[in-house]
Amino acid sequence: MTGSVRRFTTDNARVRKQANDQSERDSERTKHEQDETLTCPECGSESLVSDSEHGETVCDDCGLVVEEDEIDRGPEWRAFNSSEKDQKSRVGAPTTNMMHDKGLSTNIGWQNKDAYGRSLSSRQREKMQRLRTWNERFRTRDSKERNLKQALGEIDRMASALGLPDNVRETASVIYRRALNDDLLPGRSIEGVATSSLYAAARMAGTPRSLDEITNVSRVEKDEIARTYRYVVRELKLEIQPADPEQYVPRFASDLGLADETERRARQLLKTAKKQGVHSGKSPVGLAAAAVYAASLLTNDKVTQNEVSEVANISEVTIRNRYHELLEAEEQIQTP
DNA sequence: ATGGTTTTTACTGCGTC
DNA sequence: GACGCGGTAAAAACCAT
Repeated sequence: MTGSVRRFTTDNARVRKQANDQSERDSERTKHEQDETLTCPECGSESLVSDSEHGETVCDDCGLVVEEDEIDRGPEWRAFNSSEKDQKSRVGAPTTNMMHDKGLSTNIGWQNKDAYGRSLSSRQREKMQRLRTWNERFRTRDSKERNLKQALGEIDRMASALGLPDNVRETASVIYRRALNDDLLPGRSIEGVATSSLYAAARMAGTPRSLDEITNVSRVEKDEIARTYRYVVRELKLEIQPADPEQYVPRFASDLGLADETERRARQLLKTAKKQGVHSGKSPVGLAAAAVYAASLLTNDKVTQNEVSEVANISEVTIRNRYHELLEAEEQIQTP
């Protein structure tokens, strides 16, 4: 309601201004937009006038041009009579960011009155009721849009915090959209689903982040993320293989400032471990961490268990247990 | 809910710098 | 004495059923 009031006032203002334009266009000097009068630095008179047609600010008394090349914010079209002005005018209510749609959607008043305040006939009343219903339906679609926008913002934020590349964000957005379209949202938080989408996307892209890392940058609890993640994966039938420990290796290695050689060695350890089937059931992160540690020993590129446990978010005990297994597997393959 | 497996927590002892 | 490391037992977390 307030929107429509504002629309009229702005419209009228614009129309008045155009009327000014028109009447004074014929007389050589145009003089409009009186609202912007300042003091002239040359003659001191208060008659600086911005001339939007020529893009200048000019002193009306002495003729000093104060500013040039400003932007003409007036209409780019010309009208020759008032009905044409109405036709060509494209201005509406000012937009505001406070409303999700910037105030551009339509409201239908709740009162059963017409524009003159008279009550409507019962047929008209029914019609309006139907219109309200439909309008509301469209608006709920709008609400999905808004929802989406917020979620995408959230995904973007978390992705940058985790240093995930654009294609992962892209995938995450797609997953989220699908979740939204399949009505997976009701009963779950936007953030939860957004986080889960990102988690899934990261894993699908082969640059997995552990649930803990994800939790750190999300506003949602770990449990909820895990729950929502499982749900989304199941409902959307996403095919996500268990994370490959090798995928964590480069990140850990670079966080620890290890040489390429060490990184390669860690990979190799994991490969042989895989062949031996030592890895099943164990946490991939733990395995990766252990491999990095073991490799650092083998290549004399020493890091402590503590350091590895820090960057991998895994306990030292787990590293110890795993890296023994890794080394055993390595031995067995050398002496069959 | 339960039971089996894995991970974590907390603590201890040993060796080295 | 602090630190790195290894080991252990019990608690907690996780997962499939």
